[in-house]
Amino acid sequence: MPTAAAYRRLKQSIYDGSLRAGQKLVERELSRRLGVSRIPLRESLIRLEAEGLVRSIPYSSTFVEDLEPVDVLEIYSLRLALEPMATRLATMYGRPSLPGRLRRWSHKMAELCHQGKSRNIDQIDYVFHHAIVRASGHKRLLRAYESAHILIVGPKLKYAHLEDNSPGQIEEDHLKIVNLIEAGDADGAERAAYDHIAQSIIYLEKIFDQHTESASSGRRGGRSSAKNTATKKEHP
Amino acid sequence: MPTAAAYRRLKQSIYDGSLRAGQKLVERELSRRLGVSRIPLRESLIRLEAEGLVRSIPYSSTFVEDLEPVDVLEIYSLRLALEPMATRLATMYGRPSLPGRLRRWSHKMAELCHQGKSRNIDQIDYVFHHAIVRASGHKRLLRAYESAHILIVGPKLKYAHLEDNSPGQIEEDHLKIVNLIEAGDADGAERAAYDHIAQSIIYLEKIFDQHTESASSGRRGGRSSAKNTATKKEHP
DNA sequence: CGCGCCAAAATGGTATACCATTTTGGTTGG
DNA sequence: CCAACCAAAATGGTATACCATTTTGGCGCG
Repeated sequence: MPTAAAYRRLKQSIYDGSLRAGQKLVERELSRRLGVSRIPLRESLIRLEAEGLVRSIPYSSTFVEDLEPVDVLEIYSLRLALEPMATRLATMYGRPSLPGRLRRWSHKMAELCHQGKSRNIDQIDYVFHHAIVRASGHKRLLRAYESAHILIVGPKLKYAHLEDNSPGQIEEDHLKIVNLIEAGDADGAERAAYDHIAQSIIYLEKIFDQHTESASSGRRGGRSSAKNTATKKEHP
Repeated sequence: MPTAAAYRRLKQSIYDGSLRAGQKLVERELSRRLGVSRIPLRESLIRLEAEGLVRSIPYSSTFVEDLEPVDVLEIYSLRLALEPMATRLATMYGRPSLPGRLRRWSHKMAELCHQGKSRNIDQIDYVFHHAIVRASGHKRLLRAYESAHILIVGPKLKYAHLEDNSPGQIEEDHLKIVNLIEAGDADGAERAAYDHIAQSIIYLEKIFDQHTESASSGRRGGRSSAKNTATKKEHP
């Protein structure tokens, strides 16, 4: 079990929630469980810390990063900054096979929705958007996008999906983006990507407000949830 | 010499060019030169790799990342995606003391320019922009901004500064941004930030074109230099 | 002379052992 | 009974030694 494998397993465990948010990660124990020594485990943790998935306190311990609703909104507002440009670049410089692949993922996602398998929807949705960002050919934009850790949002929303009419809307948005990419309409595709993510943010805010007002009222998440959204009135 | 210090020294050495781009980093040698063992050195290198400053090839070696002109343009187009939103957020949620601090940095930069000390201009300019992004309160936006490694561009432009009328323009742009932040004009500040960076990109492209057409003509940097710029026709 | 193969050197990867610091729990004095 | 302090356990940090893989250089065979 080399260091790369340990890193992947840890990352996956954080994504799927088997390493819960806030959990203390003891090096000796983890290394034993993964069958490696402390050195490769530490190197994995350092990499994860650089990516923002864990937080290390010197001579104390490292913990799985705990995401508040405001953090989820931060992640999505970062997408709002990155993905429109990525979509523009993908439209201008992406390979001709891109629209076909994107359509296949859209259909796959629609299938899973109709089968009620909402468990993997997040991941398919991520693959769709990730493919666009990759197709942009912008290495640093891709890096920033991947280090946003969009997939970590899934476990935070187990209580969501209350009104699952959204999959239809998502499917529609995705197809619109694909069509504009295929048509070479960079402006339109960029704007469609922006609108799509902005819509997701509105959806998330609704869920969080709904969830926090029914819970304890004085939590800090209340007003600040709207803070970092940075939703401009309109895009272009 | 703990690991944190080794990390900082390595990072600084890459920024200021004493570790040159493309240079091979041998672990035993570096660890001896820094007075630490290989373990903390390796952990520093891993962190630097996660940040994109070095590239590691398993069982071979790690190298200082080498930036082509197209990479510099990538960095700046990433700024184009991030800083306008950051400026908007800083305008909306930044502390009232922000404009004062920004003005001080602007004046400092103007001083250095008039003294001909163009060596440190990049760093002061970075402090100015970095302060805005920090003031946005958006942790992930700040992280993405810092991992763009803007300061690494400096050593790549030693041959630039051919027409140093730009400092005046930069000063003017900065003051315009500060005034709009102070006035609470989020839209205006966002757009001013966008225009400022877009102007820098045009400036860089001019330098690179000028430099590459005088050198070997068939290099891959030629056309692709305009690729990842993603300069929209206009911003909002 | 050159091509390929093998051995040795160089170099990154990992396990172990030990050090430094923090945390914890109990003991003692007030 | 409480507080302060000290010792011991837990845990992260680092040095050393060794293993795995790659690279290199030279030797021999064609």
